[in-house]
Amino acid sequence: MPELPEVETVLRGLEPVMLGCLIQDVRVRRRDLRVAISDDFEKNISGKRIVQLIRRGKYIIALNDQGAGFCLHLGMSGRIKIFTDKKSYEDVLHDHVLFRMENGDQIVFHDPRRFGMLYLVDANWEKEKPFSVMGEEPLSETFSGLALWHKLESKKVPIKNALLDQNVVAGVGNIYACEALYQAEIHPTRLASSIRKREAELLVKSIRNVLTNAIDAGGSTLRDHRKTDGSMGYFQYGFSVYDREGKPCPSCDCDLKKTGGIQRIVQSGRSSFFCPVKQT
DNA sequence: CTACCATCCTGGTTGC
DNA sequence: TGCAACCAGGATGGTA
Repeated sequence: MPELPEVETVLRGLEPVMLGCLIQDVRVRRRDLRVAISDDFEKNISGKRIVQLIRRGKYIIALNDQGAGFCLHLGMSGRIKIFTDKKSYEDVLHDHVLFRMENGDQIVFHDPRRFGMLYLVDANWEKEKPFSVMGEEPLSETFSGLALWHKLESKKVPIKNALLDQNVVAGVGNIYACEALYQAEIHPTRLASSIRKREAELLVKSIRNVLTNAIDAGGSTLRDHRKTDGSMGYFQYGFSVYDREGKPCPSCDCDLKKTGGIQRIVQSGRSSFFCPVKQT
């Protein structure tokens, strides 16, 4: 589920209850996530203070003053729930990991599909996979059209697939790849290597724009994504193409009966949505 | 090295 | 209404 804006939303919700706070104890109720939670996870995390919370792509990294800590990925259906009041935490199906903080706050990792990941990292984490090979942060200053163009230059895959590749650019998933391509007016089946420099520039602007707007909206809630307080994001109401097959393109005034509106195709098993008139 | 595919898992929606 | 098939925001490891 969660792409960069959803993960960023979760990170921001996590900050007030985790940053600078001491983890008193951790309870793991199910270890068999996408990658099994190691047996020494609880021991390594408990009694330590989190002094740094970082988002990198779709990952959240929580570090202590030694620069080590743990890494969280929400997979497709992962959520973080926070209980700050005194009322007792309610045991819900798929609540796999519970962090109890020094002040009594509870932080819960909930993940029905168990595609999520939670694992220990050492101070060298940035130099190890997946971070060592991950593409740039799309919202960083250094992410430029030229940089993206160089990444795409040698890729013999459709541009849509290239954008989903975390080693090309970090954090973009299916929704925002579709939306960014729409804004940049690039057809999803175009070969990545065929993207020209000025198109790459436009694509960078579009990616930044759509991600920023989505973060401002608290992400997109299709099914699972929730902010840490349980409320929904609302960027799904701002989609131009995603999940809008047969609906009119928001910006072209052509006849819906002639164009058929937004089209859906499948690329590498994933739906792509696009406007056949605007995107070429 | 690159690209494609199946797979991990549950739950909600769709169609018969 | 009931049930089966299909679909979903992601990452990875194997294979070609």
